[in-house]
Amino acid sequence: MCAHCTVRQLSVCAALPDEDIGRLEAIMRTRSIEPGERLVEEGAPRRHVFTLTSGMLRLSSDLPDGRRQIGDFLLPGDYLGLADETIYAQTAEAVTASTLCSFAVKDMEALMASSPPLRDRLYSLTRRALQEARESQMMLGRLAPVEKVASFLLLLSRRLQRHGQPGNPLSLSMSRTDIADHLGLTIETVSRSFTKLKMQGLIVLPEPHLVEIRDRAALIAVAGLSIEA
Amino acid sequence: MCAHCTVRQLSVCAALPDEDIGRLEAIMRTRSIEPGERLVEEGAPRRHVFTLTSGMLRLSSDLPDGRRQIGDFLLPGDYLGLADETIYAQTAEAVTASTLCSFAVKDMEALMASSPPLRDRLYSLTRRALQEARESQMMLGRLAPVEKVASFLLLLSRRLQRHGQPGNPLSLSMSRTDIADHLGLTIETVSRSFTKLKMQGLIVLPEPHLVEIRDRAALIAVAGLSIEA
DNA sequence: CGTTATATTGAATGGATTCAAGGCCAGTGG
DNA sequence: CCACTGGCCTTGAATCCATTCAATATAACG
Repeated sequence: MCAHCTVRQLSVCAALPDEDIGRLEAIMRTRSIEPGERLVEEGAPRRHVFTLTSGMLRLSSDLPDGRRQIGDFLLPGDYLGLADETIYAQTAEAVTASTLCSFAVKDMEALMASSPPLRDRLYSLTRRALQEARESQMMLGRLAPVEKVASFLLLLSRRLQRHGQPGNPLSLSMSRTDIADHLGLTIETVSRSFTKLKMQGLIVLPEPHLVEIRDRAALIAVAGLSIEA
Repeated sequence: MCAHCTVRQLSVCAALPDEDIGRLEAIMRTRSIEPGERLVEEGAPRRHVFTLTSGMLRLSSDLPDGRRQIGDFLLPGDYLGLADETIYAQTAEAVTASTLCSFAVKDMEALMASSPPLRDRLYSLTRRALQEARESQMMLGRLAPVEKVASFLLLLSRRLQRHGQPGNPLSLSMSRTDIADHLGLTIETVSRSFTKLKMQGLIVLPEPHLVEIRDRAALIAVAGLSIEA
């Protein structure tokens, strides 16, 4: 039931008033996928778009020789299919067990055509995604490894918080390999960067997948990027 | 006169039928800027959006310590202001002498509200920009220097062609510094990469700012990225 | 508890960067 | 017309640091 959806306010669906939400439900299917499972594949025809309701996805592109770039991680409330036209530009896989709302592209387009707020919302989300991609370009192109990792932690912390999850002891659901493929590093360098930040007392790693930010100001200073609260 | 505009078919303006083009002209101002001149500044309130009609712009972000990332180069017909909301997310400067059509954001939004094709066109351009940014993430994060330069040449060649400029002996209007700041390299590494490609006979550099692609297939192979014609 | 996957740490290698010098071209002034 | 200057690009040599290769440690999971 969309009316009680926990991520409604974060997702595209917030654009629809209560009285119209039934129209969304009418064209919606729910789906759940297991960790590592592939939801859509780069190059395949774009037949469905999705809203993530729980879990985490990764959007990635592959090179023929196996190198991989993870463009973004999706959190609950995020929309999958913003950048794609007739085919999916990136592969989407589950980082953790995830649930989604699935929509046939045809249906969604029809709904968009009849609901300006929905359309505007999608446009706005696309702009936001573009801004974040530009930020990512800076990270990838001009930051040193420790700076990348510090920035990554801060940005993820902020996003988690906005998506209603704890932002400070933050859970890193993805593997070191995923982080490396997102930041353009090797897993060893990622690991060493974590260690450096640990040694400086900026973070604590009680477990490999749990990070506590101890000195946010100093972490921001290391990150280089301008990252506010 | 928009009716005779050379880039109309490439730009947002193509969305407007002849009978409505007058409405665009009514809110438009033309402007020209010199090489190196700054058009909009990162962080400044977004009051105008633009269509580039001739020349070339670079969109960049700066780090406090002076490091710079060029997110994109704009060619004639490209729109400036796609990603920005209330403030400009990137600085825009002229690479070469350029001319633009300038629109007050207020006016453009009003026009968008009354012209669905225009709105859709801007949405579509934003999606395209997002796709290109994702491609750029792969370049920055996972390609080796020579691969980056090869990809850059191929992608620029393709874009120039689409924008009605010669795609094969292609003119590199931007400096080596700009290329370096776009690819996340130093100017020396960019220069050495050109030399490598030259030595392998894939390109010829009659002048530093003119590149002839001699063996496109081999260049594509070096690039790694999947780039078609 | 044992097994496998994942993460960390160590040592070496290699390649981009840094630092420095030289070349090239356009513009300027003698 | 030619020397001089400054900006930009290229090349060379040395350095540094991320990567690679390898081993160990820790976590995850049956």
